[in-house]
Amino acid sequence: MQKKPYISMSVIRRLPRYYRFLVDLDRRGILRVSSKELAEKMGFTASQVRQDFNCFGGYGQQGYGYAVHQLREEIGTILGLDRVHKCILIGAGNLGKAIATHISYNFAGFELIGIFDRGEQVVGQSLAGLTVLPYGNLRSFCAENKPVMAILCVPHTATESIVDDLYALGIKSFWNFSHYDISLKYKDALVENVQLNDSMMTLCYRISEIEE
Amino acid sequence: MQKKPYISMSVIRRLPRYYRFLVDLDRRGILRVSSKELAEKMGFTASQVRQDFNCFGGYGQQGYGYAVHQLREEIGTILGLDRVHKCILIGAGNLGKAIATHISYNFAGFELIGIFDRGEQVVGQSLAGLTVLPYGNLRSFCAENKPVMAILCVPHTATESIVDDLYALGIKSFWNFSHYDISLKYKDALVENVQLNDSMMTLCYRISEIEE
DNA sequence: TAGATTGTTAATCGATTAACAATC
DNA sequence: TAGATTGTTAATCGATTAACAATC
Repeated sequence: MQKKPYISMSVIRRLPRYYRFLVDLDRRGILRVSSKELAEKMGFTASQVRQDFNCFGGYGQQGYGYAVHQLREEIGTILGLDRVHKCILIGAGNLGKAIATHISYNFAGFELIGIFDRGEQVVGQSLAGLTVLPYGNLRSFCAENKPVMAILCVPHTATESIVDDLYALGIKSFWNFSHYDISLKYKDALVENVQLNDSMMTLCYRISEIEE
Repeated sequence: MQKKPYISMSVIRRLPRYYRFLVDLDRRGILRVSSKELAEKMGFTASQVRQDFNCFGGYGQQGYGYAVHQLREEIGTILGLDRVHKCILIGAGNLGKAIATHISYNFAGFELIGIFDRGEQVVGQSLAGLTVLPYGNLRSFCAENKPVMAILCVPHTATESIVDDLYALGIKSFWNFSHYDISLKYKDALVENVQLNDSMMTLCYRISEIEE
C-alpha cells in the first residue's frame, strides 16, 4: 500500500506466478505461507521471495509468514487485475479462437469487447459471447467503444498494415502473437510479444543439448 | 565450430531472434551485417551483439561485419534446427489446432508425428496432414514411434494425469501450454512453458502503470 | 594507407543469494 | 521464553556496457 513503489521488471515477471500460486492456496482455505514454502514450490530461493515481497511492503509477519489472502489481493492490485481494460481481437482463426476463449475464462484486467476478421466465412460466427465483425467496421467501432489494447492473431505478413490502422485509431498497446516487430516502427507502443517460434527454438536447443 | 562452447541461457533466449532476423536478411540477398545494424534493429547494444556472437566463435571480420548466411547457419546449428525431433500433440482444441498448423509451417527442429484427443467429435478429424487419434492409442503409438517431446494443449486440470502417462511412456520433454507445473513433480523433465496467463497479467501491469 | 568494425578486456550495473538482527 | 520467520543489509554472482587495440 505504499505510494507507487518501484518494482523492477524481473520482479514483475515473477508476480503472475506468485499470484497464481496464492490464488490456489487461497481457494484451498490456507491462511498463511512462508517464504521457504513458496520458494520450494516455485523453484526460487526463500531469500528471493522475501526480497520480491519487500519491494511493495508485503504482508509478512516475523515468525509467522505471509497472510495468503492479503498478499494475493495486494499482488492482484499491483498487477492491475482489478481493472477492466477494454480490448479487441484481430483474427479469428484457430489461435484467435483459443485466445478469445482463454481471455473470457481468465479474468485478468481485460474485457474483450470486439472481434474482427477479414475472412468471409468467419465473420458472423459467434465466439466467446461475441459476434465476429468484418474488419471494415473497425474504425467506427473504435470511435464508439474506445478499446485500449488489441490482440493480434493474424499472419505476420498482415500485421504491419493492421498495426498501422490500429495505431491511427488510437490503440497503442498490443498483445502480439505474430512475429512482426511492432516496436521497431512505433517506439511508444506498449507491446507484449508471445513468440511461439522463439519458444519452440529454445526448446529445440535444450533437447538437442541433452541428446549428445 | 568450437567443440561445445558454453552459452548462457540469456544468450540462448536471444538466439532465435537473431536467427529470425538473419533469415530475413538472407532471403533478401543481403550478404553482410554489422553488429551496430543488428543492434539497432533488435533493440540491443552493438556491444552485446558482439559479446553474444563471441560465445560461439562467430563469423565476424574486422572492418567488414558478419557474413549473414554463415552466421545464420551457425546459429541454426547451435539451436539444433537441423535436427528432427519427433513430437506428438495432446489436445486438438482451438489452441492445439493452431499449434499443429504453426509447427507444420515453421520447421524448427521438430516433426509432428501424432495428434491425440479424448473428445469423440475431434478424433478422426484431419489436422496438419495427420488424423487425430483417440487418447487410448497413445501407449501403442509411443512404443512404435518413440516420440521424444509432447506438446500439451489440454485444460490444466487434465494435465497432471496426462503427464503421468507420457512420462511413464518415456517422454521427458514438454512444450507446455497449460499452467500446470510439470517440473514440480518430475525434476528431470525438460519443460518449456508458454504461460499465456502470465503474459496477459504482465501486459495488464504495464498498461495499468502508464494509465495513472 | 585510412576507415570501419570486430574481438576482447575491464568497468559498471543489476539481480540473486547469504546472513543475521529484529520481532512476532 | 523459545522457536520461527521476516525485513534488510552486505556479499556474490552474472550480465550488460564501455573502451580500445587488433586487423580486415
